[in-house]
Amino acid sequence: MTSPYVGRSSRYEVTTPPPADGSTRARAGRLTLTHGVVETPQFMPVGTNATVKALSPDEIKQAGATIILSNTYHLYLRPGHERIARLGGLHRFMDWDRPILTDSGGFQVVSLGDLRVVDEDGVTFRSHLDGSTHRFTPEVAIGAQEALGSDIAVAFDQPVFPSSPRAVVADATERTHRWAERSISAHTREDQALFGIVQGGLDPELRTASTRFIAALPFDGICIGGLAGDETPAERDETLDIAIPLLNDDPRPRYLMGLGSPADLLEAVHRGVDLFDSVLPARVARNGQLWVPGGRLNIRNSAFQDDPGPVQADCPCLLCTRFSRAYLAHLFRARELLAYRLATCHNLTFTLDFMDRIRAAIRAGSFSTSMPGLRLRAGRITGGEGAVQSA
RNA sequence: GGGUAGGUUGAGCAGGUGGUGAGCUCCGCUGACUGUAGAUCAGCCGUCUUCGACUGUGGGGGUUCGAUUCCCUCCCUGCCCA
Repeated sequence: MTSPYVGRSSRYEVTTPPPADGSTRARAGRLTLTHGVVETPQFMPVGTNATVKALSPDEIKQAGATIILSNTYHLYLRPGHERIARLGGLHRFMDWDRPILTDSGGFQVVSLGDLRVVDEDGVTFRSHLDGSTHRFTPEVAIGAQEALGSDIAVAFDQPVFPSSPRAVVADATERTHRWAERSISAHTREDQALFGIVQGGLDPELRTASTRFIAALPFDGICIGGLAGDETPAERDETLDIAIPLLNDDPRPRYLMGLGSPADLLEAVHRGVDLFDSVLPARVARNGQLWVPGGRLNIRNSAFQDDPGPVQADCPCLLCTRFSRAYLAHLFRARELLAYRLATCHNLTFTLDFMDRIRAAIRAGSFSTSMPGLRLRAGRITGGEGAVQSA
């Protein structure tokens, strides 16, 4: 179908195109970056502070990760992107020798709420750490990412909540376009790919215009931003169905920023997305929610205190191969640090294994959204015999 | 045995010197979390018919229109002295 995309420092090849019958836009591919190869569709665990919380690099690999995401804003503030550069770059600093994508800090424009002011040139932030004032522009964000030395840098953008008024979305989207052009101009590092970000909220016209605008620029990949916010799953699906067909003849990878639940991943792969990242599996793990086939369980529920079985019998992770539900329930109650590590190991193993199975199904021509049947909203494991209770 | 300080909802406390004690922190129960200001946050946490009502300040008795408060008595706990 399409010939491979070959950029200065990255290459993307769709190895299994979507079927000709149009039943799905799901596709499998291979993204080659400076530090390695990433099979797609793929999920990137999030390591904001140059660490996937609670895990060592070996454990991140053990979970199956081939690429992780880190964050420019956080590392710029602490320990400082220049310090990391002096110490040999982000890969060496955190001892992760596989690909890294750095988010530009654009997301913090929304997540930091009232700690920032946006103007045409950039964003003035108050540090969430000490209240000090900092200035982020496309040039600063790109420069910091070049200092970090990630495999993929991302353009500086201005996301807004999907529910924002149209005028707000339009304003932020148009500014994101201008910042995209400035991000390209500022980017010089030849061993680093640069992805652009589509905005446009839920508005069909704005989303269409943004997709066309960003796709027309010489980025190495297309991020779909401004989702995974307060939109409904249906609104998200409709938005993807508007944006992605516009990229049908585009050879570059498509990355939906911020999505993480298995059901969400499945729907988005079906709609043609190649890359994902999300804090969700790791965060909910730290809060006691374990993902298993058919649903999820809250290990803090009292029923698990007497449950001798593993969280998931056929899971190869550190938690499931060696410890019981009862033990993990105890660790959470005691607030022992091992609880967070074991739970994170499991949820990332589960998520990455889920992506493995999605890729295998695509390659085998058997992909469908009902395939593995992992709809976290549909079932809740309540303990004891591991019975699934329908919600 | 004498003295003294106490006894408040699982635990620990606050308060209350005659007229609303269900207030706090733990513990416990449940839920949320999607480009990480998050090992966090929210709700519940005496009973019930739960937008409210009722009960509850160690037990019993007394004074009073009214007692957690004042009086009597008993029980229990800590400390000091024998």
